[in-house]
Order: sequence, then structure tokens, then C-alpha cells
Amino acid sequence: MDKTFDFAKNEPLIYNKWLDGNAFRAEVNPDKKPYTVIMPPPNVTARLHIGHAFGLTVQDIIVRFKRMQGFEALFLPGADHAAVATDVKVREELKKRGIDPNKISDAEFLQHVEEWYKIYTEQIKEQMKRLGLSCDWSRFTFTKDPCAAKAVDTVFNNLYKKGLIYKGSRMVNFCPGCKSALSDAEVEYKTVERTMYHIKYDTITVATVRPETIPGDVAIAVNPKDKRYAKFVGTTVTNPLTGAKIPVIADDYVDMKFGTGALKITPAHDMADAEIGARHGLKPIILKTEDLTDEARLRAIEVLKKSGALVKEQKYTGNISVCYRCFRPVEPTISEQWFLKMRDLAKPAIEALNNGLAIVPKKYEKIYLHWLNNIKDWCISRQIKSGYKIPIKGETDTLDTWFSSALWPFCTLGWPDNTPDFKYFYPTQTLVTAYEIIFFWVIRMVFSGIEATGKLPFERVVFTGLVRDGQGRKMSKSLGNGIDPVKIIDEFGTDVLRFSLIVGTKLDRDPRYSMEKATLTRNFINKIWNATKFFENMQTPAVATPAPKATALRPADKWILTKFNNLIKSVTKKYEKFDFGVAAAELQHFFWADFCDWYIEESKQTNNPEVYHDVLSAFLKLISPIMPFVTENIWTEVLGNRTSLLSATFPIPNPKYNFPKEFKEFEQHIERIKTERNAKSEAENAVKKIEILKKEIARGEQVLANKGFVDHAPKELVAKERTKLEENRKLLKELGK
RNA sequence: GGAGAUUUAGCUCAGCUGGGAGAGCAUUCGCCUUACAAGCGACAGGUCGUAGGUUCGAUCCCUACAAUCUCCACCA
Repeated sequence: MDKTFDFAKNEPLIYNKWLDGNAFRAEVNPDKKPYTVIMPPPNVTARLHIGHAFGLTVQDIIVRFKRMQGFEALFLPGADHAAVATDVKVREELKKRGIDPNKISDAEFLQHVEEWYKIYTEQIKEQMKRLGLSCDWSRFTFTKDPCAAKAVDTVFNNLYKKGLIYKGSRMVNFCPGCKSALSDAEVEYKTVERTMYHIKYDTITVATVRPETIPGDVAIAVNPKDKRYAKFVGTTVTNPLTGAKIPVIADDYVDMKFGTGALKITPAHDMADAEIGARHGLKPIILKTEDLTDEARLRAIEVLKKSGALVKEQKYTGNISVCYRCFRPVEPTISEQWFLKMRDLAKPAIEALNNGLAIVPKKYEKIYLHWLNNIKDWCISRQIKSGYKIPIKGETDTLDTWFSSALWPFCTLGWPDNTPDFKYFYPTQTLVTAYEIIFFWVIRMVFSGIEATGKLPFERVVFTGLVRDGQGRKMSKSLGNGIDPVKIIDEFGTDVLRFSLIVGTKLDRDPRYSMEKATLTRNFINKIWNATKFFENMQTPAVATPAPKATALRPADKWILTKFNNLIKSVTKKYEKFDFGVAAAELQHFFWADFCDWYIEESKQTNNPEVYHDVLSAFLKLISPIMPFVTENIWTEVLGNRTSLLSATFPIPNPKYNFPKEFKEFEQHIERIKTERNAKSEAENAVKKIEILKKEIARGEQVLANKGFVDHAPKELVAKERTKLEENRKLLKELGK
């Protein structure tokens, strides 16, 4: 064997061996139960980052585990065309090449988009392969593939026929950067400092941060309880920019304590104003976009200053709504868009939580429900070029990219056709995704799946956290604390990346990653490698000592077998609960502390290669979903197995290997040795030990003197305390000599 | 404003149905012991956020408070 595991050489060899053997291919197989995981398709706009690596590793662990449990496991890979994001990227790329994207024809532009798709889809596939994902590549799907297009068409038309999709002139958030309408979910909030202007409308002064919208004002609103303004309600005031007479109205919405307590109403350019305007039957005045710029604001201020209407300026810190893609402030505007009626679609999605949909971790259930219970109609039209055209004759708008993403779990399996794949693999079992896209994607998949197929798209959704750095900070370019997963693979190998990403994480918190984890994992893999070397030497005739027969199990054998049985139980339970972080930690601890530090040491004088072999190979199986390469290498190259670990069965505890008596004895044996070592390294140990014993005895006496404890506590516990006390007294006597 | 989560050793985190606080790393000390110095052995480190309550017994259950974080809503 080499000195260390040569991952650079072996990992690609092993992966290609799997590919050549069609090992990841899932077939329709009536003799087996299917287990389907559809991959959330990464955008074709970027390289895979550490967050992708984490999520994809979690999925691959699930699939490999289920495959070993005998399921027909399908991991279906794909990539997303990411309409808006790709649009931006392609424009940038064209400008770099000296082409003005606005001067070429639509057809030409779309051709460049197609090119982009091709190049970056291949790049993404390559990166996924480097992560060691056991995907069925024959089923790779791109969100612009014909099957997806057919699904989009079918779903849109069905919803349209049902009257759930409608076109209407309504208040929507418009992004001046993306030059498109957005859905509510696509709007984020950012805290910024702005200037608040106090402006006189005759007798009433209002405070506003957007004086450029004054020409759109149709009223001034005050709180009906506000005594200061009661006398003005019902009168009119003059718009300081247009000279128009506008009414003073009373509305509960107005906060008396905020600003001057008087609110200008601009129904065409503010969400709240639109509602107030509608309540009072006011007709909105729609302004042109060029009249809503920063320059327009400065012009308005100039005019107001000259006329004396501007009475005060003050700094104000508050939230502004921005586009989640380009982060530019969005402009609420009345415009004609396509909407999806949500009320009826949301109902079954809400009920799904009682009808077979599990959300893991559970804490996301409330977030899921809250959003669905407060859902508004979904603006599905976008004014950008790439993406799916709205399938109505003459429409130039495209669909929100999430409209097609929502169909992902079934369009990838052949729907709307009732294909054998669809019949067998749908509904899918587990969807793994980041909690950030619960609204964008997960909820929309649920209601779209129920609506289109009559079934839930998945039995459960598992949410993963956001990968942070060692100190818990977000990884970001400006902090320079980002870690490129491909770099870890280059330096340490895929096994190291996968295990180090997983170990110590919990699903309900954000995972943390640092280079330290990578080196620790490298050391662990080296440990596994060397323990295997020890086994090879054990078997070499020159070194071998007369080994006991398999039936003649030594105490150490019985101990490790019992310990390993317990490990299998515990690890399997954790895998089933998707608690891979703790499973990984337990596996590592068992191997290092129990198997290497104690069992190997006990095997240096006499040994039992059969037991060693059994435990080692079962351990390799147990950890292989997380660490597929080095385990496969040892499994085939060193242990001489002909078939891949992929097709091995996941270990189940062996009832024969349960020796509670010998187990306890060996644990005591370990304790004794530790005490001896301790005595050796610390001369004054005896004095110390006496102190501890005295304390222990005092504690035991106190506990047993407590009548409540003796009467109420379980009998075994009381008995245990009694014997412990006696033993300690005996020991103290011996040491006292 | 509404909701949720977290708080355990210097750091990062485990602790299943309440029954004497655990790991890894870091620190300190001693070791090249024939699988491994990417290693081995050992010591030291904790009023389990604060204050009450339930219980024979609370890190665990209940109440209040505090700090940190996240999501949602958003007031001109």
C-alpha cells in the first residue's frame, strides 16, 4: 500500500469506473421500492460554491444510503436557465466582446443565450462529477429542455382555462434595473439614510422622502382622531407642484406620531397609498418613469425651494424595497401584468402538512404556513427576453423563472405524459434545498404539484442552512472569507471536502466551515488508511502470530463487536433522520478512539484477523455514503471485493455480536489502564486520588441518606449507588496503606 | 410590529424518555512505542445565560427576564 491514499490518482479512476459500470443508473424495477431525489438545479450563471457543495453532498449521502438499503435510488441531476440572471450575464459578456446587446436582433441575442447555456451546463456537470455525486446522468435535465417547455405550456393552459390566470392592471413592484415587474417574493428590504422633506400644501405640511412623486398626489390623508387636522378634513389644499386642488381625507392607516401626521396620497406609486386611494375612490395619476429618477427629485426640490413650500429637511433612516437580483430600489407602479390567483391553490398546500408532507426541520412549518396564509396573487409576467414566453398569441412577456421551476419534480420525470418513469418514480421521496428559497420554490412546487398531478411532489422537504465561516460569518467577497470547494478537492480530495462539510453540522443551524476542518479530515482518512495497512501486515505470514479461531473470540473482540453493533444502530438512526453531522462525528470517534486506540493496541500481541476484517469492512460500508472514494478503494483494492461498495448492503446489527458482560469487563479494563497511565505520569497522583475518593464517598453517603431518594428513585439506581459507595470505601482503605 | 431559533470548557459544538457534565480543537506536560509525528499517552478547563417554580432529584419540564441571530411585515 502507498504511504497515504493517493486521492488525485484514485478518485477520478473510481468515478469513471462507476460511470463505465452504469452504477448510478436507476431503472423502473417493480421488484424494488423506488427512492427518488430530484436535484435542485443550480443556475448556469455561476460556478458551484461551498453552499452547493454542501447541499449536493447531503443529497448524495441520502441516495447512496438508500441505494445500499436496497431501494431503487434515483438521483436526478439538472441545471436552471435562470432567466433574469442569465440575461444580465450574457449582456455583460457581449459588452466585453464589444457587442452592444441593445443593437442586435432578438434572435441573435437569444442565440448568444443558447451558447451560454451549452458552455456552462457542461461546466456545472463537470463540477458535480468532481463532488462524486451518484447521479443518473442519462436523466440530466435542463430547465429549457423540451420536456420542461411542454410542462410549462400544459400547466399554463390548464390554469388559464380554469380562470386562475388573469391579466390585469394592478399595482406591482417594478425593477428599473431589470426593467421588469417582480413578484412580492422578489422584493427585499435594505436600510438606508435618506432625506425627509417637509412640504407645505397650503395649511397642511407633509413629510416625504419622495418629493418627485408630488405631481401624482391625489389627496392628503390624516388620522380621523387627529385633533390638529380635524378642521381641514373635507376641505381642499393646493398641490405645490401642479397647482391642482386636492382633498384632505381621514383614514385610520395614518400614524399620528410619524412625520407631521399628514400623509400625501400617491396611489399610482406606493403600495399603501394605492389601498387608501381605492378606499376613498380616488383616481390614480400615473407618472412616467423618467419623472421618478433622482434627477427628477432634485428638480422638484429646486422648484419647491423657490416657491417657499419646502420648510424643512432632515436625515431619516428607514427601509427601502430593492430587487433581490440587482439590489436597485424597486418602483411600485400600476401596470398591466399576468397574475396567478392564489387563494384556491394555497388551500391544499396548507392542508398538505396534515396529508403526508413532512418538513424537516419542523421549525420551518410555521414559516411555510404563515406565508401561505397571507399569500397574494402571484405576478408571473416578466418584461425580459430570455425565459419562457407566455403561451398566449401575441404576448411578448416572459414567465417568472420560478413558474417553470415549480414544475421541476414532475416535468423531469416525463409529465404531462404518463411515462413509466413518472408512474414509478413519482411522487418523489426527498427534496433537499436551502431554506432561503422556501417561498420562491418549495411552496410553489407543492401547490403546482398538487394542482398538476393531483399528488404531492415529494414526501418531505429537508432544509439545509447557509454555510458560514469558522466564526459564523457569512462567506462574502468583501470579507474575503469564502472557500472554493474545488480548491479543497484539488488540495485534499473529494472525500475530505464531503466529510469535512458534513461532520459536526445539524440541519437546524447554519453549518460552519474552515480550513481546519479539511486538515482534520485529511488526518482522519490517513488514520483509516493506516489501520488498513495494519490489517495487511497482520495477514502477512512473516508478521502473523498464531491467531485464535473465529469462534474463539478474545475479550477485546467481544468488546469491539458489541461496541460496533451499537454504532450501527445509532448511525443508522441518524442517517434516517438526516442527522449526518452527528453520524459522521460518531463514526469518526468510534474508529479513532475505540477501534484504533484500543482494539488495534490489543491486537498487537495476539489478534483475530477475521473480527478485524469484519469490523473494518462493515465500517467502510457505514461511512461510504459520506466518504465514497477511499472506502471504495480499500474495499476493492485491499480487501479484494469484486463488486463496488455502491451495491453493498448497509450494515445491520448482528444479534450474535452482543456480549454485555464482556463488554462491561473490557470497559473496566480500559479504565484500569487509564488509571495506571495516569499514575505513571503523575507522581503525586495517589494524594490526589485519595481526595477524589473522599469526595466521592461523601457524595454517596449524602445521596443515600436522603430518604426521598431511597424511597422514590428506581431500585437499580439505589443499588448502584450502594455498591459504588462500598467499592470506593474499599479502594480508599487500600490506598490508605 | 409579528414569528422562530440559540445561550453548556478558551474556541466549535454533542448531550435520546429528568437520575452523578461529554467530544474535537487550542493550551500544558511526557513520548519517533515495529499502522499512522497527518501520530501516541496524560493533566488542566464548566454556579450548563439570569431569577423563580414543579420534583426525592433539573443542563433537560414550566414561568419571567436578558443577550445574540434569522425570517416575515413595513410608516410616509
